[in-house]
Amino acid sequence: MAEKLTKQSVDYPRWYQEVVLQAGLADYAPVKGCMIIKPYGYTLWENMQRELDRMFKETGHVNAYFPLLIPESFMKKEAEHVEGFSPELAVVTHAGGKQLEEPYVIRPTSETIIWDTYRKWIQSYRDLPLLINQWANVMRWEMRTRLFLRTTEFLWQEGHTAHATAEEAQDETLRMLEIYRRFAEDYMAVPVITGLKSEREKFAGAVSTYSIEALMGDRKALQAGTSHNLGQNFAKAFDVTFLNAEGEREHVWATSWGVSTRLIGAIVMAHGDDDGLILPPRLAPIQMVVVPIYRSDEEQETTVSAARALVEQLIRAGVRVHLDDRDQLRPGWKYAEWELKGVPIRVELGPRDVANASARLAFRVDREKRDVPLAELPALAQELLDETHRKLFDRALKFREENTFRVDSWEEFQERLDEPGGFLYAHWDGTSETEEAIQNATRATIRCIPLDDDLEDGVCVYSGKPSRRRVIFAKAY
RNA sequence: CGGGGCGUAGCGCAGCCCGGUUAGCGCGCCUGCUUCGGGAGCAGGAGGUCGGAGGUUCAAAUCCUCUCGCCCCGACCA
Repeated sequence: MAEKLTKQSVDYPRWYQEVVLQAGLADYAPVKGCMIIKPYGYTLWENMQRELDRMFKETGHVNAYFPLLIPESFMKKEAEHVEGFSPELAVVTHAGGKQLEEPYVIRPTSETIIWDTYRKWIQSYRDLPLLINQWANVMRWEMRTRLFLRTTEFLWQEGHTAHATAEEAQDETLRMLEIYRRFAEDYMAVPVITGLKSEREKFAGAVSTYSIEALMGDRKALQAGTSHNLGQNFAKAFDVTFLNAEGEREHVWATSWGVSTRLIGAIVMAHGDDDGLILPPRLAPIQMVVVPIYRSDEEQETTVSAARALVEQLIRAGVRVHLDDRDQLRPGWKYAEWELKGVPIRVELGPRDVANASARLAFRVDREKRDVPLAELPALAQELLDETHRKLFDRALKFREENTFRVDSWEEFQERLDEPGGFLYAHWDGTSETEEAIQNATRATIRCIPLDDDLEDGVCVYSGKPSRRRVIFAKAY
C-alpha cells in the first residue's frame, strides 16, 4: 500500500495495473488470466448491478439463470457463432472420474443454451416478447489478459429476448443500447458514443451489433457495452418458431445485449489520475469518508464522537459513508490511502472544526477543499455528490472532445493516430478490405458508425473511393 | 504462438556473473514510549524447506539439465 504509483505519463498500462492492485479492486488468481475480485471491487460491481438491474426491470425484463455448461454440439449450430467462439472455448471432457460421451463447453456466452430452451417455451405470438436477463460468469480463453479489461473468466449480464417481428427486435436492440448509454453517463460519469459495428467487428452470429464506445485516459477506445440484433439466426439454428395471429408459423426474432466487469476498467481509466482512482459518486462503495484528527486523548474523544454522530446522520441521509477511526495511522496516511481508493469526498474533522461546528471537505475530483457547517452537511450531501458527478462527467467529456478529430487525408490520419491518439472521424468506403488494410497499417479499428452523426459525402481516407458518412477510428483495448 | 521479464519472509527487492560462516535490505506485522491538520520517530522482537525435480561438488539461492508457474509487450477478443 505504501508504494507510490507509476505516473500515467511514464507508463500507462503499468499505472493501470498498479492502481487496480493497490486500490484493492482485484488481485491475481493462481489460474492464468483469472482474477480475484476483492471486496472493494466487488462492492463497486454490486452497485453497478443494482442500478442496471433496476433499469432492466423498469423496461419489462426479468432475471433467470441458465447452466454454466453447454453441450458442445450446441455451439456448432450457428455457423458464424462456431467460427467466432471455437478458438476461445474451455471444454470439460471428464467428470465423475470418466470421460464424458459428449464434452461440455464452459459458456463463453449463452445464446445457444438459451435458444435451445426458448424452443420449448415459445409456441404462440402470445408467448412473445420474451424478455429475459441473466447475471452470470462466462469464460473465454483469450491469448492475452488484463485485469478487468479482459480476463479469462468474467462477470456480466446477458439479456436474451425473443420477439414476433423484426421491427420489435430492432426496437429492443436500440432500447437496450440507450439504457447502456444512460448507465455509462448517468452513473459511471463516462461519456460514450453509440453506434453500429462494422461487419468485421460485429458479434459472431448477429445481424447487426451496436455498441457504446468510451475514450480512456491514454486516448485509446474501450467498447463498454454491446447490443445485438440477432435477426432469425438463432431461431433458425435452434428451430424456434411460433404461430402468429394469422395462424402462420414463423421463426422468432432475437436480440442479446451485455455489459461486463470490464466497465470497472472503464471507470478506472476514464477518471483515474496519478494519485489513484477517482470513483463516480453514484457507484462508489464509499461515497464519503470521515477522518477524525486529534493529538491528545481528550481531542480523540471529542473528534471521534463528533465523527460518529456525523456518520450516523449521513447514513440516515442515504450516504454510503465510512468512519476511519483507525488509531495507529496518522491523518496524512489516511488521506493518501482514500485518494488512492478514489473516495469522492473526504471529511476531515479536527478539534478546530468541532469547535467551529464545521467540517472540512476535500473533493477527490478537483482537490477543492471547502468548509461546511456540520449541521448542514447531511442535508447537503446528495447535492455535493451530484456536483461531483457532474464535474467528473464534464471533465471526461471535455477530454474526449479535445481528443476527437475530423481527418481527411491518410497522412493526417496516421499522424493524429500516432500523436495524440483519440477518436478519428474519417470517411471510409464501407468495405472490410479497406478496414483490414487500415488496421494492418495503423492498428486502428473502426469503433463504430455513430448513430447521431449526419450523412456527408466524401472520399475514403485510405482508398479514395466515395463515402457517404464518417465513421470513428481509434486504437482500442 | 512470437518477443521480453520474473519466481528468495505477508508485499517489494538485493545476493547468483566469480559456489564457502548463523541468506540480507526496505515496507508491513508484534511490544513499548513519544507522535497525530498531507504517507511519523526511536528501541526491541517474530517471520525463510531461496518455484519444483534431478545432477556436479567436501560444500549449491549461486554452476548444469529438465520442469512448473506467473507477469509484461504484440497477433485474437467484451
